[in-house]
Amino acid sequence: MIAERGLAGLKTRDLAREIGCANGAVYNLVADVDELILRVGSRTLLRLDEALSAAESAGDPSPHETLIRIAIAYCDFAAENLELWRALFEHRMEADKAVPDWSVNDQMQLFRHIYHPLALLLPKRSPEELGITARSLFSAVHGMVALGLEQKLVAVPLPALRNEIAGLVRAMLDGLVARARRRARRTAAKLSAATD
Amino acid sequence: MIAERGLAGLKTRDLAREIGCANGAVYNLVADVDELILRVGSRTLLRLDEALSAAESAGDPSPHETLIRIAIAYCDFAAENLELWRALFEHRMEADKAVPDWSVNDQMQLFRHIYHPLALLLPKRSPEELGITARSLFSAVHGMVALGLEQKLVAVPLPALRNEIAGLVRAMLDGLVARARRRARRTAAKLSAATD
DNA sequence: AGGAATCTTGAACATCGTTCAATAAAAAAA
DNA sequence: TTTTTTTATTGAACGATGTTCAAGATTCCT
Repeated sequence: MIAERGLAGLKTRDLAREIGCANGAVYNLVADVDELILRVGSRTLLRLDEALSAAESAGDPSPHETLIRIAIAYCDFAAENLELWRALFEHRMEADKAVPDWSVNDQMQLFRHIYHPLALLLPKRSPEELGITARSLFSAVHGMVALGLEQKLVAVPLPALRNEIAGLVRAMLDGLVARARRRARRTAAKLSAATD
Repeated sequence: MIAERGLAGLKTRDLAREIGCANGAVYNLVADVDELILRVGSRTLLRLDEALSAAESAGDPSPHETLIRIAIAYCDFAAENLELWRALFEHRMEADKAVPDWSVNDQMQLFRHIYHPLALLLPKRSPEELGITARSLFSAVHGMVALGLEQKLVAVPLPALRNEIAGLVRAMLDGLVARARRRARRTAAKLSAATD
């Protein structure tokens, strides 16, 4: 139902009718609609994980190209599973209720797809720095996809969006390695000056 | 009320009590809650525009530094006006109802802050390309801010987030100009080869 | 078969946004 | 000033929706 009508189109009574039970019986399977949504989100994240894994291993194994493939795969998955993907981010818990651990873990797993190639690309960075950069990179691509698929504003054709993402990810990676190289050169120069 | 309790905490009855009228009277001022939210969004966008304008003109006028300042200003505005800023993006109209023109225009205005410095940085690009790249750049920064301020996952301290944004924006811009330079050199080489 | 545990049901509750006939207030006309 | 017309305000009521719960049906174990 989320896939067809979006998060706002998910009604417990419709759901009960569709699965053939009384509306109250839904609460035997699930404590909340919150839990229901998180469980659907868990499935979505699993499929997303598979899509990203496939993109990670297929094609040119250079970290550059791998990361670009992953970004494009993320975009494609979002486009093909629009409502389910939106449900991952649109849903907000009530202020006092906490997101359960299993759901948080699901979300964390995503970054590892970015972490590995990024570690190859920036070998001097510490795991903590890499983790933060991976998150930033993911967030940036996510933002492009999110606003790009928002048909309301300006309808961007999907191929154009893919190009834009590839271009900007390439630019980000280029910039990151260039900066890393400059930093390495600078410390090397300092070292040689110190040994003079 | 949105600023204090978020979009979900906006109830027409509470609102009516706060402004001192019957709950039905709200609909003399506004057709919908949708319209109410969009009108609040309009004010938020105006203040955001002012904040970005201030960042644009203050400090080092180089396009690089200007764009970084704008990105940081966007991050700061979001952090200081968290709920109002979220309301800009969390709100979704019902499927059939269209966003009114005045609201769409409000949103469009934002990109011009990025467009101008970007045009200085990439003088060879056409206005259309620049428009698309400006939108992508905005989306990327927006994504970083959006996921960075999502306290639920990993609490990133604000200064760290600002650093991350500055770093990645710098990397993106570095990458973009490097790519532009390479392209220029390539066509120049082709030209000289052709004239040989 | 009989009893205990569990599941299912659908009515009921609370909370929303929204509407609307009745009423009050204000403005215009006499 | 008085009457009429227009406008604004009220608060009860409607329809959706998530959630609960006592009563009844079903299943399971001994």
